[in-house]
Amino acid sequence: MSGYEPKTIERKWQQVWAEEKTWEVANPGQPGFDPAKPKSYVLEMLPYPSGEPHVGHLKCYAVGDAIAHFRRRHGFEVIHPMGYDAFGLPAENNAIKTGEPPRAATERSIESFRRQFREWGISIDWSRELGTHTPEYYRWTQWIFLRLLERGLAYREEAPVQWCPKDATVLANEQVVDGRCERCGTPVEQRRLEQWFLRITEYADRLLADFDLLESWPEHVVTMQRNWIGRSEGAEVAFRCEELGLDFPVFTTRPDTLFGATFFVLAPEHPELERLVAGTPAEEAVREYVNRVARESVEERGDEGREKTGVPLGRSVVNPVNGEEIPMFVADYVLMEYGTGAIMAVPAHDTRDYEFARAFDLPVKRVIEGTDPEAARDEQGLPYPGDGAMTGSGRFDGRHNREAYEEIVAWLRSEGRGEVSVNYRLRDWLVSRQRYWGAPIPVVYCERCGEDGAPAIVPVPDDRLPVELPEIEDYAPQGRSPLAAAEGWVATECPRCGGPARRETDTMDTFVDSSWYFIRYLDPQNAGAAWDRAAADHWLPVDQYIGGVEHAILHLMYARFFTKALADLDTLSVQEPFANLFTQGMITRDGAKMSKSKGNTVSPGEYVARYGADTARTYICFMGPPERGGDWSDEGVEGVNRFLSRLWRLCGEVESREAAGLEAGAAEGQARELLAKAHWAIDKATRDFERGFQFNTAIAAVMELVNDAYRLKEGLYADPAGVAAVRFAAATAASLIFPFAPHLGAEVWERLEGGRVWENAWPVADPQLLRSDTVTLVVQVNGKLRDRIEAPAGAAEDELLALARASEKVQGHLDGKQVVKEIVVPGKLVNLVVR
RNA sequence: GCCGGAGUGGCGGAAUUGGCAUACGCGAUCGACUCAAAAUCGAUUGCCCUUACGGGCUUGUGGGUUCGAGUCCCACCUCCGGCACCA
Repeated sequence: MSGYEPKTIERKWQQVWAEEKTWEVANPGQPGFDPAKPKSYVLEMLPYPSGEPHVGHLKCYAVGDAIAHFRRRHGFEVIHPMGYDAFGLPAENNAIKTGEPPRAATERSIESFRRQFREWGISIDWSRELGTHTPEYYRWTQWIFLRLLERGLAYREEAPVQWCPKDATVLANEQVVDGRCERCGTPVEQRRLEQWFLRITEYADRLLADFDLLESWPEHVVTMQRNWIGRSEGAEVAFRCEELGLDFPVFTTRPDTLFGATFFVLAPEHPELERLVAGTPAEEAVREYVNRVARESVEERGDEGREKTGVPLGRSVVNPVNGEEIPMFVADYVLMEYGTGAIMAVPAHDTRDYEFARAFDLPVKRVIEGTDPEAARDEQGLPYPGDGAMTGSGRFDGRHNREAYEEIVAWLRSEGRGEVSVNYRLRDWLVSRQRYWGAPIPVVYCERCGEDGAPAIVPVPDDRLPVELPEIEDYAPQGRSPLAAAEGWVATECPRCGGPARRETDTMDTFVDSSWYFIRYLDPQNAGAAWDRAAADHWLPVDQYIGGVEHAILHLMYARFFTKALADLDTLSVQEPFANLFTQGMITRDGAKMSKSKGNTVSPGEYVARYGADTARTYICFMGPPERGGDWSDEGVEGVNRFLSRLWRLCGEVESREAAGLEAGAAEGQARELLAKAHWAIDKATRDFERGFQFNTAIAAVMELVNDAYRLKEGLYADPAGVAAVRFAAATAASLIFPFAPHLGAEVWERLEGGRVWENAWPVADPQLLRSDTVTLVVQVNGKLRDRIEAPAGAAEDELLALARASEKVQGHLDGKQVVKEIVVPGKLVNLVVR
């Protein structure tokens, strides 16, 4: 047999899988559907097709494919689809640069991804392939949008939004990182614009509560989402400005510190600011301050460490708990977007208020006893954010603040000055984008249907979907969507009154497209509905989701929100889309993140061409635990290639030798030793799979098996029973490596056992062969290893002790000393404690 | 600052319930095969002392619990990721 030539065998099996449509599965009611088989939905996050796939894609799909294969061979009907998240900015920016239309570049990239997925041998049900940029898909994205609109979950509103000047579009909060555009790194600006939002905040509590419904998600992902949602319980309390007869509500998590409020601060964007200072001496200074803040970037303003600034308003409000008049200020450390845009300042117990009080020489009034040695800054131990006995708080003095908390809120309530309140850090999801390459938002604006001069928002009826994306010439954004230039497309007729109307020219954030794709896979060709309910009910939820941790918040939270909203629309029966989540770590090169500018990228195509897909996939799974990152090493790839070649050669040797007459139970000597190793490897690999996808150690176990076969084979080749043992070892190795190296696994299995390895159940270790007659007894003196003795497996404690004491090496350490204690762990260890 | 995660040979990493630290792979050294090289096969490979036998030390640092700690507890150091003026 010739040497290991991955090209040949990989092509052979890829052809088999394509021709026989091996990985296609049927929906309930379709021919070939087996209701007796349990289902398993294994899904990797769909790729964004830009250029060629990179090594992160290879890792994601190699990991997912291993899981899919493992489940199939445990009797599950595994659905394992693939698609493309094809709308998005890079294709459009490329179009602006090169003139190549986004559709053409995207299709070209999809072709490349599709070809490489086949070359990698990923077991995909290709009959379910989809692209989010096709009218057949985005028709239903638009359909879902309309359902959300009907429910009031989609709305259009003028609000301060984050604007990226480079990409010339608004961004969702989640897409702004450290005050910069997530995509291009440009500092974002704040603008007031009318935009489309999805009411994700309505689901904040359910998004939090339903973490309980998940089977297994990485703890840190749950934590990140929890922090992002940022639920805070507290109270809303009204402070009254008597001069103007205005109530100013504030949100506070610390109503127990109300007695310590010594001043009051409004955000620069607060709507009542104008009224408060109009015609007063403070007017000029306040206006100047507000203008200055408005010019600052989001990044500058967000800096926590900066000096506190602000301007007094010359007005005051009354503290409802003690009737004290406290002065009002405007300051940029108060944010309009959170709470009510106004705060009561308690400098004694809040660091930020304390800093402001220091800068403006305002009184600091302690109302909670105690000091925090870490945080305290002055001789009184203030500010103190912790708990303790109340003081300076009238009838609450002496009470513990946490105990009095409820009572204070109840009292405010009875006085009509306050109410229990909950606030979230989470904002509604801004989904409109002033860009071309996305799904059009399916509404039109009709003057005739409108009122008070404002045009009416008229949804496009379902039967006129999709609203197709028109072909245009110029993709460059000019502060409005490039679609606005497509006059023939924009001008339309109102579906309600038939009069002239204009189309919405914004498109949807691509995260909308990817918030429901995992449902469309279940019924991808359905032209009459987004999906068939029975198909969705059968396959959902996704049993195992795999992807990069960079989507911990964005995609994973949006998809959870969509699932809940769709369940509320009575189109789904699950509340959570992804029962189990696995996040893979990033592969680096030379210790650094791969990037074209650094020139340290790894092209999967190159390695596949050189070593074969099996080697590339197995190497990636062998690098280390897949949830952790790892540094790519060319030598490591060679090592894995060596291992696969060794298995290949072993197969060739054993195939050409006569094998017969092996009774597993009766095997002796080296034959038994090798069989035992094979069963050990089965047991080890199976447990590693089940224990959180520890592929690196599972592969190591198969390596050990092949190494042992090499060590023992010369002796075993002497008789047919021995050859049979080696043959069993090689076939077992092929079976176990199949999830990582499917082509080689299939080929070796076919040669040695005949038939298709994937049609065989995952092997089960024979407990007879996992057991051994003798064990290695570890003998310690004072906890230090002194000898290893072969002992009978079932030996009693005194027997083991006698063996241990009989050891010469041990006796050398007992000399002249007294044994004060003997510890025996049967089957494992003896420890003699001497003095 | 707050919330996560991680520190083990020259390197990637293993150690499943508190019980043989360093599996497996890389790299390195030596040997076999070869005219030679590559490939392959085999041996050695944590550090220190020792010709050897053997001994001592070792899982970021310092303490503790235990017959026994990489694993549990306390304090600290370093690195990575997330959030960050959210009242």
